[in-house]
Amino acid sequence: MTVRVRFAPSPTGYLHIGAARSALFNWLYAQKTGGKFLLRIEDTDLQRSTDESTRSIIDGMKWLGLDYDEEIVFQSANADKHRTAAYKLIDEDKAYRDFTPKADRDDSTVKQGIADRARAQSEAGTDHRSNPFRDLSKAESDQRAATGEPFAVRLKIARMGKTHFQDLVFGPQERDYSEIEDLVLLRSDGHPLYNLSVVIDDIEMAITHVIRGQDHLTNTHKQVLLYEALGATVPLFAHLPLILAPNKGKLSKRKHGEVVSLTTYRDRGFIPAAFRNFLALLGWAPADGKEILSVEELVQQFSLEHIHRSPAVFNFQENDPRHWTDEKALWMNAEYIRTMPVEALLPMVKTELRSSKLWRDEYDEDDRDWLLKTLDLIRQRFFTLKDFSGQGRAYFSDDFDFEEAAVNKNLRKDPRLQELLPGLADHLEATDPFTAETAEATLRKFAEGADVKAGLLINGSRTMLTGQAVGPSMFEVFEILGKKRSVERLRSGVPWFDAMNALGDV
RNA sequence: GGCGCAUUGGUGUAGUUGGUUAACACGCUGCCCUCUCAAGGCAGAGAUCACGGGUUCGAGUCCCGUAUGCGCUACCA
Repeated sequence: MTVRVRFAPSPTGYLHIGAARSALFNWLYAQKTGGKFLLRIEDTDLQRSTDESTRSIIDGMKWLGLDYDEEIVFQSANADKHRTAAYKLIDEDKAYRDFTPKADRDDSTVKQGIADRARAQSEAGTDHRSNPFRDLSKAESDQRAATGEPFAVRLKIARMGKTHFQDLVFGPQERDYSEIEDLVLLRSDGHPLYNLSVVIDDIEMAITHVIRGQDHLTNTHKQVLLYEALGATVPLFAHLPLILAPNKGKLSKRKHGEVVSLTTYRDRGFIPAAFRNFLALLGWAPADGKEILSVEELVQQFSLEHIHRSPAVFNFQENDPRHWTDEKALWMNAEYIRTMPVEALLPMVKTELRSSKLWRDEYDEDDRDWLLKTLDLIRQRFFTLKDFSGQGRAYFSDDFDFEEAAVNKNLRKDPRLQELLPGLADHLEATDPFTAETAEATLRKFAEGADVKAGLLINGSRTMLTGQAVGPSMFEVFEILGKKRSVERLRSGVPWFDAMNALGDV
């Protein structure tokens, strides 16, 4: 039997990282077992579903490299099938028409309503399954339906017994029928409800393993009952631990904003492979404890048995730009940036430089080698792709900003620099060939002659050439920027020193 | 209210059938390297394994209870 798994998000917002993780795990399992990974958009809630959201889900999966097999299934297209199945269950006496008028429910207070009703029922001693229409005669039910009286369709749960299923993560599960109410299959307006739709679609798509969030764990019993009523084979289930916010509360869009959206990571310069790697470690760990894993390794190591039962905490600090998302995610991204083949990094940097208007077509041709060398040099201390256009701007453009702190620390501190740096420029100009080695020799010799520490000139040069106080080895920077730009930038310091002199006069 | 699930240093995790110093990664601190910052190397701080009982010669590992968190309990998905 070939494994068939699916990712079934509802398109009611952007792709949440929890959902992305579910998609990943399904995909990994399919790859691992040589099975099929299918995508089904659960768009039965017409009010809340949007095309934009569907697009963001597909984009997000594409970004993560989660290719799906076969055509996308849109659940809304199957509504007729769902209805037909429900009516068939009525005929078989496995479901019944409930003519109770529909009660209006307020989304914001449902949970409270449930608790209140449960309490009242418990005090009154009534069974929450008692429904006057459950045992209505078929003739009467048919007749009332024929007159056009609206009804919901409910599954008839047996009075006595228990449901069982084996969860591949949480182990054997059991639930007494008395805990399960006669769930509504079809709304009184004929609209099929979630539990019915998933089960029928999963049967239709011949899903063998249902891998989804733990929030569905207890509802699974209802679905098992439905499979049985429909006479279908019950698939295997694997429920994934939830992903929680730093305060161990629910990770929600409303409370936490864009940090939970997958597209945020794409837009803020994450490497897909790095984020995928990070996501895989949320609720799962390879047997050998190795954490940096290529897709191939991920696929090879993945197993449902190693998924944990306890929820994973996604750690980030709100309102802190430095720690805007999980530190480990950031670290992992940096790790990928600095260790992946620079040729593989190039296209991603290209996209970033393009959007920042720093890209030049020569980078694809004559200057390609220079670009690769430059990326390799500067990537060592970058965390996201954004850094290439941010901190790395001076390598791609003459129009870059000077950091105030760097100017103060490396330039204004020593007035001699306003003579020394142009002097150094003259010597560098006369250096031929101009490489990291020759530039170093020139600088050190010049420092000796001027009786200053090389560090003074090195740090001053760094700020003049890149606007920053930190960066790669200075001599490498000289070579990368080339003689012309190095010399120009060393001589362009006038504004800084003018300002300093003016300050001194006052 | 009921039912279910979870609980190992700040975070992510390892701890196969109970066996002695609770392991790894991120983060943090210090040192080395050094032209800065990283990276890298080395060293270190940080956990009475939620709490309380019990079983046992011995429990993070098994049992019971409590607490906390989360989920479900909808004519939402």
